[in-house]
Amino acid sequence: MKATINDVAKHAGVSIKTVSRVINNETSVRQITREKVQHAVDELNYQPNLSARNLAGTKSFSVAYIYDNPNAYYIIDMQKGILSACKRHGFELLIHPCDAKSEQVTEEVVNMVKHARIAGLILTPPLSEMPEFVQSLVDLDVKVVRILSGDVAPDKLSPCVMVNDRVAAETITQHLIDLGHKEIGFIAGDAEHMSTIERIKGYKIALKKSNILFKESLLIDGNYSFESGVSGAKQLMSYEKQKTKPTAIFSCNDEIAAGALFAARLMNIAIPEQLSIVGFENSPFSRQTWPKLTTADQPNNQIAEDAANILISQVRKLKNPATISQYIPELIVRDSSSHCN
Amino acid sequence: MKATINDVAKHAGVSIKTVSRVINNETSVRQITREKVQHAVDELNYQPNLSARNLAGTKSFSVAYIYDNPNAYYIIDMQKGILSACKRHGFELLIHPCDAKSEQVTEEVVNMVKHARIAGLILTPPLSEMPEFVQSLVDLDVKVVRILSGDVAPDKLSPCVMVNDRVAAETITQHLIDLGHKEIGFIAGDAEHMSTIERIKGYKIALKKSNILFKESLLIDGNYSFESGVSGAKQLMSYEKQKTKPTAIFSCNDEIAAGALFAARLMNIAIPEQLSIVGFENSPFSRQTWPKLTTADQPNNQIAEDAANILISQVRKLKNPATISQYIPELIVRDSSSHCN
DNA sequence: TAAAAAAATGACAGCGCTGTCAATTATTAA
DNA sequence: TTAATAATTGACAGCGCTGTCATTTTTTTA
Repeated sequence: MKATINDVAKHAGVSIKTVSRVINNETSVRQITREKVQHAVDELNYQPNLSARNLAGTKSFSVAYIYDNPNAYYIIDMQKGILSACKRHGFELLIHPCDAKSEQVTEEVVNMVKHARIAGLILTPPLSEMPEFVQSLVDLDVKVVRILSGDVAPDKLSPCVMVNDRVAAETITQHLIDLGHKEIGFIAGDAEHMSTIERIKGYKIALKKSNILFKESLLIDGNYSFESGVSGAKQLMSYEKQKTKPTAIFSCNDEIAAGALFAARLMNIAIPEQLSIVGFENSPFSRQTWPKLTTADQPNNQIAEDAANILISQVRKLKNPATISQYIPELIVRDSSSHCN
Repeated sequence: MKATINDVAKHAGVSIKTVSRVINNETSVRQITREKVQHAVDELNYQPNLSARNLAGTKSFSVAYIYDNPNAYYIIDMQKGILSACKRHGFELLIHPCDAKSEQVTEEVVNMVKHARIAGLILTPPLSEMPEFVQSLVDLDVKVVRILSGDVAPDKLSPCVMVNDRVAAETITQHLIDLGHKEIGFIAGDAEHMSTIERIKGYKIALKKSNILFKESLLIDGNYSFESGVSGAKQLMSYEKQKTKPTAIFSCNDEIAAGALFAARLMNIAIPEQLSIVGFENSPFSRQTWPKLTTADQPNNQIAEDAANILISQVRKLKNPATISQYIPELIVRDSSSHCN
């Protein structure tokens, strides 16, 4: 049968409390004792019972991932990353999909957190970008870690893992500029998303650095969808007097880019010969188009694991608390971008 | 503070054991007592503490969803369905992604099940189609429910929710036949997947029913990927002597269909005027193509909830055990299929 | 060297629930 | 009606762990 703390204690010749101290990384255990216990733990392949811990202690060993995101790939990646951190620290993960636009999200999530005795929460956009929502959760007795777009946390509500979309967008735009493009269109994602805002910022900064005038007409409003890509590209590439057509299009994500690619095909525009199109996110989407998309890679797995580590460090008050980190998505050059002719 | 079983007992004027009986739906509680307790439960908004239950009892209130599937949309749908069943029954869901092709999957999963004190497991393809793997899990003290492709369970290892891909494929093929198509190509998914096998079966049956000769040359091997759709369609539509080109293509899933659509576009074949293309699965993919795909809808959410209900019924030995069910994906006609010219 | 202070360890209660088994109450048979 | 039986309820231990606080051991100080 599975070993309990009693077995370990007996095996190591100490009290169960000492075993408890060791597995909880508490101080005031002599090195030699610690080793003895550790040895017994290994020997018996002991793993603390989560239910017992949650029941007995004031702390909890559960973290929850609350999300609302239409992008299944993103969520799956996040889950995987969080899970690996959880596994390492003996935590369990509860997942909680919800509807960010619903009136009662806050109430619902607050309720669930209260009831499930949860130690910490991980939040991703769009939930992580909703200040009142975050505030309500922080007000409970839970740690929160958010994943956000930008370079510095917008507030002190919680630790954040930042994904610097701005710099990445700058790099991607620079890539197009380096290829000789001067007329670069931009198809935006949902206007209220920080990621959209940041990516537009980066795009503008890159233009400015190369002394290319930003043209309002080249920036198309949209949302994170294939359709948006289709209509955005059509709009950009359609013939109109006194309007310059772009030689490249920066799509706010891969899905939009796929749509743009599709529209280009409809209009008999050769990619990348006549028009370069780049995406963002490096989603599986970007490899399922033809030609394959130049894009920016966000290591979502890593980001999620990082966030979970920070969360758990906080919860367990570890000595070497994982620190607040920042990621800059990396340019991945594939086949949808080339020199401007 | 949160109400405990003691509070409820006091409030109802009974012992905690009686409360326990009521919340566990045990018999031998008088109706009047049951009502008294239920009233107290409602009044105090009492929810049993999962940790305490798991610790004290021999039963567990956790179920796990073990999966390995490249299709993120599918997984997310499944999770959602399972979660709603869990919520209703006061269970918690642990998710466990894994690699079906790894040597140690079985060992790994068995280990995790043993350690986490899990009451039941839900398995989806491809894991649910691996007999030895399933056997190893059934041998443990856990209930298992599988989701499988077909009309009847292939064995007695566990209850199954069947998704009748065969009949659905027949319907979809019939749809093409009804539109006047006689030369219908088929681009297959991974050959070892039951879903592929079943869909091919359905395709063949429909042909036979309409006295259309099945042609080996129209059946293209592939896998569940966009690329497969591209190359499959190219193969089917390329010019070769003494080979008939199809006027319609049945793609084993939407991703393949999207690829086929793309290839058609490359070859300047108008969809659906010159060629009808249908998919399968009704994934978000199918709405992100242009034209939108005719496909077959699997209510994954529902299927998952169903599976979870069956599982929980088993675990809790409920009186009205959810019964084994079968789903037949429904034809959804959109814009990628039309009359044969 | 002994006394005081600090560090390390352990005894034990109790977290909220379920399982066991005994006690009580209701129902039936005699 | 009472005894026997069945149905209902409750007392209490204990699941595996942590928190509290007392005890023991080690280290430091005088």
